[in-house]
Amino acid sequence: MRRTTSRPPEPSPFRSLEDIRKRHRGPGLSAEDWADAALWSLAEGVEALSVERLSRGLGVTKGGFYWHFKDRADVLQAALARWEQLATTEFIQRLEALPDPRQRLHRLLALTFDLGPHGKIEVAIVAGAASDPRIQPVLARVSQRRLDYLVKLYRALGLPAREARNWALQAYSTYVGLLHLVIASPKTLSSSRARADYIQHVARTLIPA
Amino acid sequence: MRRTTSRPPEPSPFRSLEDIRKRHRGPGLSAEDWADAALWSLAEGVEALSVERLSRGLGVTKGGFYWHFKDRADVLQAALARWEQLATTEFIQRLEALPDPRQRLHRLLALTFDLGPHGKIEVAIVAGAASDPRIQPVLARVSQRRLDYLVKLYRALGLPAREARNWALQAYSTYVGLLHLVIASPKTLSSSRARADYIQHVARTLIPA
DNA sequence: GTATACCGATACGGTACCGTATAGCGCCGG
DNA sequence: CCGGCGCTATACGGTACCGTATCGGTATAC
Repeated sequence: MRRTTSRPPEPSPFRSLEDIRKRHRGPGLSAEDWADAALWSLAEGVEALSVERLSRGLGVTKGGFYWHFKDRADVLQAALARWEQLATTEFIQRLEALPDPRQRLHRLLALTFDLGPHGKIEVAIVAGAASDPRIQPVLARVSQRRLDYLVKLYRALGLPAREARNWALQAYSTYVGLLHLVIASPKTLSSSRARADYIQHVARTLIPA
Repeated sequence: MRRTTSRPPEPSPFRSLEDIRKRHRGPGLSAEDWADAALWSLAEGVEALSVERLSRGLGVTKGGFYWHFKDRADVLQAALARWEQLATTEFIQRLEALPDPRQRLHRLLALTFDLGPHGKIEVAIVAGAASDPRIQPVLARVSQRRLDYLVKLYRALGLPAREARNWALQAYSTYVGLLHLVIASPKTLSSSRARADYIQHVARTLIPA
């Protein structure tokens, strides 16, 4: 372990394990490589993030791991930090690309359905927070930032503070609940017809005036 | 392991560990005692359900465990079956105690907030289902039965099938999302004033006509 | 071309589980 | 009062982790 850092400028979000392994056939693995792999691993549950499992997934032994990280908790923190970034700033930036607040709410629902690993990671983190107190503050910050953003969004629609807060809570709950539902019972909304129908319904009820 | 069964008629749902331990100072532990304890343990995550941890929690060694159950998977199945019962039949029965469909929707929201261990267990199971394929079908059945019930409920309000389905999906998503939120960021809705306000808001938007 | 930074392989002792085996105890029926 | 039934204690071998240590190789950097 030696805590120097970072080779090149900035890699893309959610590099696949294949990409990381390929890069391996050049130099070696960087701290970010390990952290990204750890983020993937989180989709299988927080407990599933183990040093040796991670190493096997990357096709190496754990030898190099402890060069970059102090211990398992260290890489978990790094992965959570990465997730926090993706789940707040990038989440919001994607929505901000759209000009109209109403369009943004639509987009928010749409993002729920094309969940890549993001949904599983989120569920795993929520569950992990229940048993690991070090995860809780990260999750609390993420929820708070998302809610704050939604409140701002509803205020942009012209709602007073109290109302905006309630709508934001409901919109966020709907988002998270849908996330769950897609995981819990995927075939419930498997038909694209039913999905489109449902999205339309939610959009209608979730946008006040 | 010997798979005989059950001593008395029917214990109450969610006996505490203390109750189970007390009973222990009489005969010994029954299969239901173990399964109930396992259900509690699920709140700490599916991975946290281990035979030896369970035994320690009950103040005995694991000796007796394998008298009742084949292996860890066996008791997990039993605990999940118990949860399935609580999460569907009993969940619905509690709501059915109320005469008016509108009151039932109110009650559904109220039940979300006074979550005992139920919320944590649910989140743990959803997360577990993502990594353990044996959990998935149980969870899918539970979601489906709840949704079916909600559809029935909305139809009782006079809605046509398609609409009822959409409202049911949304109501359920809101319920689950709120469950998450209470766990993820407890202080967000800690004030009873904010909670009442929010419940009222949801009730208003979630009941169509 | 040699030092040093960067990283991987291997081996070790330790912990927490798993599932099995077997022996011990209290209690209740005969 | 005693034999088995119901359950527990103890002990064992095996697996999967953890974190540490050490040694190896390779790629720059000088």
